Amino acid sequence: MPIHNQDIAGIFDTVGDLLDIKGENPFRVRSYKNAARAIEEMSQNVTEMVDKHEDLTKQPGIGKDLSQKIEEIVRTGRLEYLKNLTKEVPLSLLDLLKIETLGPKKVGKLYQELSIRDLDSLEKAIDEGEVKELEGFGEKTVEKIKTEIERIRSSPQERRFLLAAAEKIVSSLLEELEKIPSVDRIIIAGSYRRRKETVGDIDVLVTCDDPETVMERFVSYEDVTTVISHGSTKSSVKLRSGRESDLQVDLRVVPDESYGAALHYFTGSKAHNVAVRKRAVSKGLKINEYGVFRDDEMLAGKTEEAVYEQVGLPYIEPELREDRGEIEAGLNGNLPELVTCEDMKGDLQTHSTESDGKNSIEEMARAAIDMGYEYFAVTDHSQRVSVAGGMDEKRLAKQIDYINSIQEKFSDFTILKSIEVDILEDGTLDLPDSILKELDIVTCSIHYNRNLSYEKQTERILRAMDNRYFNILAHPTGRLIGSREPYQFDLEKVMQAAVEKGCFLEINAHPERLDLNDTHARMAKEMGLKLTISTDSHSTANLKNIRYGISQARRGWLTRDDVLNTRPWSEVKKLISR
DNA sequence: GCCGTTTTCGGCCCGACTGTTTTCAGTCG
Repeated sequence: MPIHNQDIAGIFDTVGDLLDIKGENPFRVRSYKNAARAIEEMSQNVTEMVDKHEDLTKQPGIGKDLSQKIEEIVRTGRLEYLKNLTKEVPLSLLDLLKIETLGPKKVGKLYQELSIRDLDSLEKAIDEGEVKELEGFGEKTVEKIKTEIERIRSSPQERRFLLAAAEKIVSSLLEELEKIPSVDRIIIAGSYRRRKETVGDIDVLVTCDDPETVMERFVSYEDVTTVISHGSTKSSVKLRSGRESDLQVDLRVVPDESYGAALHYFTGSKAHNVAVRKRAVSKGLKINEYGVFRDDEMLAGKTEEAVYEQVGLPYIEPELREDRGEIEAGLNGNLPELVTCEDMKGDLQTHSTESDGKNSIEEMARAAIDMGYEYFAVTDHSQRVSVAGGMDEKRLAKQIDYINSIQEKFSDFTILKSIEVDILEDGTLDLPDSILKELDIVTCSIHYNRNLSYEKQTERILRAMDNRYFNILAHPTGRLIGSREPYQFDLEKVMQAAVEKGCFLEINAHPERLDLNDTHARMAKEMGLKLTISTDSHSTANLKNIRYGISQARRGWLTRDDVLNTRPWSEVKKLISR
């Protein structure tokens, strides 16, 4: 198995944390952290770059030392430097960093002074009264640590929230805040606004000339379970989510003249902000959440556009703000004009009552028309997916006749005869060519035999794509966010084959799938592969999920041209013909 | 450890809140 970018990133992240605990130069720590993030978000596979002897130091944040360490990890699967480091600073200390209120300095102190190296020894030291004797550790800190140990033991892994889930949880809180008369503007910033597939917390920005009232109402809201902090312009709470862990919400109030600067600041990402502020510094300017300043003079702040303008940049869409090259693209005038929901002309994966959908084909068609579409594809399951009532050849033939019979009820709207046909273990398709050739478009996907080896799974998909009726690979990696890992295969090879054979891959817009993800989408774009964005709807309401797919496409830098189903059916038809 | 439109050395983004101390370090985002 090749070394993945995440493996390298994980090692550098760990080194950064350990150096931090050790009390090393904080900028050195930051170098490891920055490199970890950069590698994790790169669309190219680092292992392959090493194999091809590409110069890694060309990557921002990677210098001579780190590029050598990367090569060592790729070659040996490990890093000698990390191994030696753990002799001085044990790995188990990383568990202590998960305790809110404990950072690297305090963890370092616990280790140095009391030889505490994990949750158990920390708890013991607290019980024996040793911790509160340490300088910087008072009664409140010790109490906080105790409740944090409880929390971590009861739910060991930090759960992030699906974008769609967070949206629901926070909506009633926003309604409550909107009722306050002095509140002017209210918007969610942070990773939510950048449309990341999951969010760790919610950042709410409010403009208002009466911050105290807003803060008071915020911390006393009925669903608040914990008040983490409560200041005059900034407060944080935990909000009941109906799940094992609560959702943290940070609220920030700024005056209206700072709206743009604050929105930019709290939208992030952190890396993007750092890059923008660096540019400001080089121009003798300072950017903070209140505005852009030269000495004490405020030059901009009311809008984000004005903030960017001060540092010589055009407006950058929130989905691009990850420091993945958007600053350079902005400077060179190469920012992509991102695909929008309005660009979409049709949905290419939907289900009806014929298999496991909740609405009839006609109901789905009416809903698709309401979405402003010109066409949609009926892609019920094939026979292999028996639990979902998958169709055999005979039933599919009947469905084709049925769709032909109702088509005339619709003017200027096309119901595409299609299917989501299973890719069997040997790479053949679940229905014969004789029926597939009767369809307008064929979507293929994997539901079974998910555990094949990397090589076999890759081979299976490539073989399926050899079938001339194969048009689209649906939910290509098979992952479910937070609950099911992708199956193992060579995605880049599959994408390359798709380009050569004239196939397409899907961005499945279901909030739990988002498959392909943003990084994959960017990779496809760079390879010249066009993608489809479809909802996999099992009801009329699901069609609206298209926006989640669009968000990920935008995060992957896709334009209207990069997406197949932004085109009218006549053009799609030409492009898919093999 | 990285980086360079003043630089190959000397910088490295910025501010609010908390708790522990009485002016600030640590944490967090």
